[in-house]
Amino acid sequence: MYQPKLEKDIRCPLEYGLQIFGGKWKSRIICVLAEKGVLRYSSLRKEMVNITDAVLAATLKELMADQIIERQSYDEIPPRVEYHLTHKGKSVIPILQSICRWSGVYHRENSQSVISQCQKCDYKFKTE
Amino acid sequence: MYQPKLEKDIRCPLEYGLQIFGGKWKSRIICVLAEKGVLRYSSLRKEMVNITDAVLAATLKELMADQIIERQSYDEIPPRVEYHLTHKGKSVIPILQSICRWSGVYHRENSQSVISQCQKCDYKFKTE
DNA sequence: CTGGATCCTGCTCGATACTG
DNA sequence: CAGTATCGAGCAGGATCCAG
Repeated sequence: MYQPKLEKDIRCPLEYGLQIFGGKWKSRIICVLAEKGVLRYSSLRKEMVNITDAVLAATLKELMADQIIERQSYDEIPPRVEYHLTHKGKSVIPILQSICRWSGVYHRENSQSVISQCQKCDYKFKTE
Repeated sequence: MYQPKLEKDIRCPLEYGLQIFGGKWKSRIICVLAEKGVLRYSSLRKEMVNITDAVLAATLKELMADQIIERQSYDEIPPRVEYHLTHKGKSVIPILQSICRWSGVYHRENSQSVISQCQKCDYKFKTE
């Protein structure tokens, strides 16, 4: 099974925060849940594009351990599991937005314009 | 030599931003330079605690490529090289501060209180 | 449908030695 | 003093198969 890192070497609150939504998939999951509200496991996997089950399941576990998302399972056949942001999870959205806005100012100066798939990702965040 | 990642898989401005100050050392370097203003290579290494030359030099190169820090070398014997934040580099400080503040609200709820070395790192950021 | 188990790749980071 | 060169470990993340 894919094991998340054990020793964290967190030196200050800043690094605790970066660990919450850093890494390859966490910010994407938070973004999508912020936009869609509630998603099933399979829908989440479809939104992530190219994530594997092992990694998705492990990432979801980390986000649950950090109380960013919540899991709700229904006792049905076929099984149904839904994920949504917690209050704490929603509270990181403004931070992600501010990073977005900061990047929007500077990323055009960057020679390699790798940022193509979404020019402004503010649309991801429903301003509920 | 330590080679930074080649393919970035940046999907949106948010991820561009996270890449700028994510990773193990970048945020620490930005913090220290924000606090101290200008630092020589050796002082920087001392502040980082346990960083090796290979990793420090590579990280500084990345930060220079992203125009977050600037390098100034003086033609002296022994050689002297100093690093300081650019305007763009200083502009990320408010973002790091907001992450700090957000973490301050939540990290106490976390069972393992790994955050010991600095309880509030706002002191790092000179409000010039 | 929602994952777990297992194995594997490749990058991130570290240790050590060396140089202008 | 301020790095570079080289080697290597360990972990984040990936591929594949399988189970309740």
